Amino acid sequence: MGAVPHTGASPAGVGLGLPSAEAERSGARMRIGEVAELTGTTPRTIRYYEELGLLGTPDDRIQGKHRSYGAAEVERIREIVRLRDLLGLSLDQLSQLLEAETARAEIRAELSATADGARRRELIAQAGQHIETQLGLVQGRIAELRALEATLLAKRARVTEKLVELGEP
Amino acid sequence: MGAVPHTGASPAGVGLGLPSAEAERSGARMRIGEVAELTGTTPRTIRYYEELGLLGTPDDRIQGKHRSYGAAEVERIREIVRLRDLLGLSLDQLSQLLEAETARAEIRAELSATADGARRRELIAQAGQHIETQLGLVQGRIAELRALEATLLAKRARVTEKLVELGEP
DNA sequence: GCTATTTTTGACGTTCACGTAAGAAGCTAT
DNA sequence: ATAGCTTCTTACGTGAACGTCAAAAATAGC
Repeated sequence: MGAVPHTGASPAGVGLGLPSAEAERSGARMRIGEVAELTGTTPRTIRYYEELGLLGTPDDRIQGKHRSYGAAEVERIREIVRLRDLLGLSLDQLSQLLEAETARAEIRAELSATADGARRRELIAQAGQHIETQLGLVQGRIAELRALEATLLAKRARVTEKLVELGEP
Repeated sequence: MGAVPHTGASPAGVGLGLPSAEAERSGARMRIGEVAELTGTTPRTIRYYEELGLLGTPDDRIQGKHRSYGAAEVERIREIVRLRDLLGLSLDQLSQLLEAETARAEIRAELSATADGARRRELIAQAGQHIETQLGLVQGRIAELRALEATLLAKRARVTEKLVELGEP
């Protein structure tokens, strides 16, 4: 599940202001199809994630009836996909994990609003806690894979040894 | 999917010759329930894997009508589970990967039968190739996770920095 | 030999993570 | 305003990976 066969390579519509790639770094709002392309997913997947609460309900839609996304959401979806693919987390587990991140978004809002130093510290510390959790998962998985790697290296060494015993060709 | 709720913690039947754990290292043949426990799976799963061809068809059943397993099969199942959980491979991909391993089993048989040096070399080299493939997968995944780890470490550093700016509590 | 477990073989059910199809509605460029 | 695309909602479909249930057969221990 890494190279999903998209419905179309790129939108047939010519004349869109931005080439789909630069739309991201400019502060522009994007539509779902574009975001799907940028994240290697499909519109259906994005709507599904929203339905599961992985993406905050798009109040962003005040602007119209269509969903609209910014760079932050794209980054969020990329994170979801990475965790899904690399750690094999279920979307349920992901929503648990990202609860903290969701809170973090709200935290950012509160951060720029408050000047209370103690409160700022508290909020940032929470963000750190969230990162720590993810780090733990990732590093744990790396450790497991390293162990597997070690057994494979040992196997390979035994094979090589046997080959030497039999003499090089 | 790591801690599967088993139907029962341990068999109610008392008086089994071996405590389920030592049955493995002795050359004893085991039954499906026992193997399931040893591998953290269920009988259903094992039968399913057999159905998919992940485990060689149990000709081992010559002995009776019930399936019977030895230490080698237990190891094989453990490998399947590891690859499934750590790499998130589908059972379909796994059967591809393990084709080589399956061949390896036959190779072992042929190995102990032939004395032809050249042939031996060839067979062992094939085994090495198989191990190499798995190593590639594992190391690739490790690299991806390391990249993710790096970004998380960077995030953490930024958070820590901010905390310092705000002064230690 | 009898009884209590366990296994076997179907076959249907289930959950997850989307895919797909359909009709209506919304944008966009001309 | 209109054509041509994209998106919306709703709803049913799907494949993977098992779970579950039932009836019959096999095994184990006494």
